[in-house]
Amino acid sequence: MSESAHTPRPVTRIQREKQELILEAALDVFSQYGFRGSTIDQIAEAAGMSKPNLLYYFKSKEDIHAPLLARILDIWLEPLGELDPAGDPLPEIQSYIRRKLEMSRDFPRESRLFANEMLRGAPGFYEILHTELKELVEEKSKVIRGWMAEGKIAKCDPYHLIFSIWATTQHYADFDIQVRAVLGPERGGEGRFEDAARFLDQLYLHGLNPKKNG
Amino acid sequence: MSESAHTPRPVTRIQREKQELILEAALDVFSQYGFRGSTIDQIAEAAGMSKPNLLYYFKSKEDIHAPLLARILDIWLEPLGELDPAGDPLPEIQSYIRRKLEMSRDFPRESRLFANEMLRGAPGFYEILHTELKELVEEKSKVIRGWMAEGKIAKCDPYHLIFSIWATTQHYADFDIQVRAVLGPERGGEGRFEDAARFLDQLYLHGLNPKKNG
DNA sequence: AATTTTTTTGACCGGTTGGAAAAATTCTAG
DNA sequence: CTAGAATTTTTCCAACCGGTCAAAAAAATT
Repeated sequence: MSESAHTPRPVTRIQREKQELILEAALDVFSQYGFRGSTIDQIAEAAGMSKPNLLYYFKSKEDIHAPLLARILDIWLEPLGELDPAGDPLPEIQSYIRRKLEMSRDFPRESRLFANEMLRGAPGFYEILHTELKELVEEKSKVIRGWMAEGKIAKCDPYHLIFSIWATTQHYADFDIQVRAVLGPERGGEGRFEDAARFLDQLYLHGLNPKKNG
Repeated sequence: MSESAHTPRPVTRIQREKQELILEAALDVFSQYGFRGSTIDQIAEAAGMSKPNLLYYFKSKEDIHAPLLARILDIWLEPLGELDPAGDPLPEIQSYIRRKLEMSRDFPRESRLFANEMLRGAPGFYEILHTELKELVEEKSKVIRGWMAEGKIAKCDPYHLIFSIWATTQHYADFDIQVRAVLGPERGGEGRFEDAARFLDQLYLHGLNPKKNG
C-alpha cells in the first residue's frame, strides 16, 4: 500500500527475529557436522520450525551458511587488527592471546565452523584468505618485525608466531572435547581457560628454559 | 592350500589389497568432509570401483570409518609414549615437537580425520579419550612435573604444555590451506615445516623475551 | 468485520543416499 | 573342460535430501 518510497525490502521485525533464530540454530548444526554433513531438516528442527518454513526465510542451504561464514571472518580477525604498533610489544602480544582465548571460550561454535571450513579446503573462501587475511598478517608481521629490530622482543618468524597463537588458542574451542576428556571433571571446568591463559603467558614470555629463574 | 581346512576368516591376498585400497580412498574423503558429509559413492569412485563392489569388502559406511579411526589413535599417541623420562628434558620435548610436526607433514589426512572427529564431539570415541589418552597424558605429565621439580625445565602446567604442542603442530595439517594462503607461494612450499620447527624450537626454549640475549 | 499481507503447513518432486539381492563374470582347482 | 568359489556388475529399494507449491492459518491493516 503506502509503503513509503523508502522501504525497498520489507524486512519486518518478525523476519529479523526468525532469521536470527535460524542462523543461531544453523551455527549449532554446521559447526558440528560441516556444510555437507548438515541437513536443512536438522537446522529446522533445532530452530523449532518446519523445513518449508525455514526455506521461507532462507531460500537455500548455502544462503544460511554464507552469512555465518562472512560474520566469522570479521570476528576472528578483529583481535589481530587491534594489535597496536604503538603499544608495548610483550603486553600487546599477551593481550592478543588473551582476547583470542576469550573468543574460543565465548564463541566455540564459530571457531568450529571456521575449522570445518578449513578442513574442507575452504572452497569459495580461499580468495579472501590469501588477499584480505594475507595482507593483514603481512602488515602485522611488519609491526612485529619492527619490535624485534628494536630489541623489544626476541627474533623469530612472525608468521609462525601468529600461527602458533591461532593454534594454541583455537585448540580450546575446536578440540574442546579432547581437552575436557583429558583434564577430567575436576580440572575441566571453566577454570581451564584461566589455566591455559597462565600457561600461554609463560610460554610466550620465557619458554621452558629454567635458567631464567636461576 | 592345505591350510584351507581351517580358515575361519578367508582373508585372501586380493581382499587385503582391495581393503587397503578402499581405506586409502576413504581416508581422502572422510578427512575432507567428515563422516556424515562423505558418501560411499564418493569413496568408491576414489577407489576406482562401484559402490556395490566396495560394499562387498566393507558391509557398511561405519565399517570403513571405524578402522581408520582406530589406526589413527595409535599413530597419534606413539610419539608422546616415546617421551623418555630418562632423557634430557629439553631435547626430549624438542624431539617430541619435531616428531609431531613430521606427522603433520607426512600424515595430514590422518590429522584432519581426527580433527573432524573432535569437531563432531567424538561420538563413540570419547571413552578412549578419557581412559587411554587421559592415562597416558597423566603419566607423561608426572614425568614433566618431575623435570620441573629437578629444575631442569621451567615450572608450568604440563597438561596445557602438551595441549599447546598438539595444537601448534597439528595446525600445520588441519589448517594447511590457511597456512599456505597466508605464506603465499614463495614461502608456502615444503620449507614451511622447517620454518615452523625452527620457530617452535625457539618458542619452547626461550619464548619471546629478548632479555635472554642481553 | 472485511481485506490484505505475512507466516506456516502439508503434500509433493526429482535426485541422492546407504544398502540388499541376485545375476553375471572371473578365477581357480581338479 | 568343468565345478565351485571369489569377485564384479546390474538392478533395485526405501529412506532421505534439497527444494517447490498451493493452500491454510495468523497477523496486520483498513
